[in-house]
Amino acid sequence: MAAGLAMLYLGDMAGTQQQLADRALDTPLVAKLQTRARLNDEDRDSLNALYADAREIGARRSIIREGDRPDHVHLMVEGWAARYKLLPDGARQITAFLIPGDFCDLHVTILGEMDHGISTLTRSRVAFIPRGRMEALTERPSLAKAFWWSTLVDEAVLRSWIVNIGRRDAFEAIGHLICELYVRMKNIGLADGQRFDLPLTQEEIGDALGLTSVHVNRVLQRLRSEDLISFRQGLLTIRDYRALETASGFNPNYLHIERRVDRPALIETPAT
Amino acid sequence: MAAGLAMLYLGDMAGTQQQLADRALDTPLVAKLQTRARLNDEDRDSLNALYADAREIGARRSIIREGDRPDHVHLMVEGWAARYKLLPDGARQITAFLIPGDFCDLHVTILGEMDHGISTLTRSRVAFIPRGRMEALTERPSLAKAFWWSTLVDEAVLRSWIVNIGRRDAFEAIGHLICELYVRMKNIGLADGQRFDLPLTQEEIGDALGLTSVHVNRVLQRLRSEDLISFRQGLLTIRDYRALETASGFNPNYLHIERRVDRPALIETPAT
DNA sequence: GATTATATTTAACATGGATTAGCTTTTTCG
DNA sequence: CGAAAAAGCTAATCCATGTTAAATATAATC
Repeated sequence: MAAGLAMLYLGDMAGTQQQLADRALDTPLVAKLQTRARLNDEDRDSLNALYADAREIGARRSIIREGDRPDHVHLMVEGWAARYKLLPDGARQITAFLIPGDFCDLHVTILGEMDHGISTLTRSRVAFIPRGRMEALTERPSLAKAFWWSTLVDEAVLRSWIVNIGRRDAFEAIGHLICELYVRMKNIGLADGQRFDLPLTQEEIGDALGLTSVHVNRVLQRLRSEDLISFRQGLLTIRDYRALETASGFNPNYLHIERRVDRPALIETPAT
Repeated sequence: MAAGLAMLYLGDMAGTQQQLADRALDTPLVAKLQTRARLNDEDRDSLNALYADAREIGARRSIIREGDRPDHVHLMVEGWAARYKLLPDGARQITAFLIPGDFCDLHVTILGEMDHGISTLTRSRVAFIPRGRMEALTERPSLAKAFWWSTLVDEAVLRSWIVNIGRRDAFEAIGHLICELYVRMKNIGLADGQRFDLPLTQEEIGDALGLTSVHVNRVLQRLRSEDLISFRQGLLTIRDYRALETASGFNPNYLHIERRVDRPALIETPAT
């Protein structure tokens, strides 16, 4: 069964090493948690089993609303979602982009009431995990630790966004966001070379960085004209990763992804 | 012994109810964790015991640096500290203010390497808790859950800061930050009525909100001239809490403090 | 208590990004 | 496939906040 599910996630098969091929068989959740935790077959099977009853949700649909007290946890199986807060004047601030393998609300049963909402951006598949099932999983110390690690990385990403919004100008901030999303997508096997699906509108990018869509448009054109990226029809290609990293001050250390043999490299080094 | 330590934290004794008086005997850590968790005497004693070997640290001293892999956890006993990241051009972004009862780095052993630094702002007292001792504490389910809750609230605060920096103007953002710090100080018994110690320079406020100290100065004067606050010599008084809350769009829900009888009210209702 | 360092205040001027509005292209959906 | 909606693009104008620099006030240090 695990293999069957995993077939859905065959993505980047560029690497020729067997290890890379093995990784591609994991669901994004397992790929992500294995960034740090060593999981055994039973751990992996329990996680993969969560994918069984994922529901299809259309684009721009609410997953949870502020004030909700859901009794189950949501896991992104496919598609993109955004965590956001609305201000009294109707302005929206996105505080996280959720991609496959991300939990929407691992915390909510401990915290009580949701203090923000989550909506899909694209048509998505979302797994609904009852609280009791989640508690059963966290009884396994290896999984409890993996979830704990995942929460802490989410926190590190939030800190990084604060820096991005507070102290970088729009050009650097957008470049930085692109680098971050690239590394995260790569890490779950959803980037093909330096190309990946980025199904965000310019308005959504602006809502994440505290900018207007008009200004995002100006900056994207500059990023294109300086040959750092190309971006059309929801497909982003990084033309010069090193240059983009430098221009935006990106340092992936806060994502806490260890450089291991079985992790895909961010830059392809052609085997000569 | 618990009483002896707690004597250091006699703060707001304004409330006449016995429950308020009892609360004042707790250390800030216990006061904070009891926001949500029900702790028994043994839990409380274990936590209070952490205060035993706190060390004095001068103002503007580093507690941990980016890249460190400390083998113990730091707990703020007294004074203020800031979590921050530095940019290549020397700019600083503060991502959190740490007050008594806050852990500096509850996470670091799981995450590996620090991706940011922490420095004191004022002369402080900081407890150093060896990793093993921390693990012993988290074997008690009530404490494990309390620490987990505390981490999740920290995360909620980070999301709130993103909104503050991304979508509010300087006037609203500074008002919002003041409301947040007031509620947090009140919650650990360190606000006297609507007054509390706020030992931040205008530059530090700016570094937290992505503003320059010049502009912070302009805005603080407007807050004073509109009679919302007074602020001098590190002492902040909220002159009109409701008005400040409205002007800044502050909603304390993200701090996840339940309104219980034994919590101090944010606004004094004079007993007629 | 004098001296020095740090923080606050003020002012003149510069600018990155917001606002508004109209146009074009792409996507969605009947 | 064709119509309608959504997203992308462009340009003109404006303003909140940045920059620089100097004066004053407060706090730290010997």
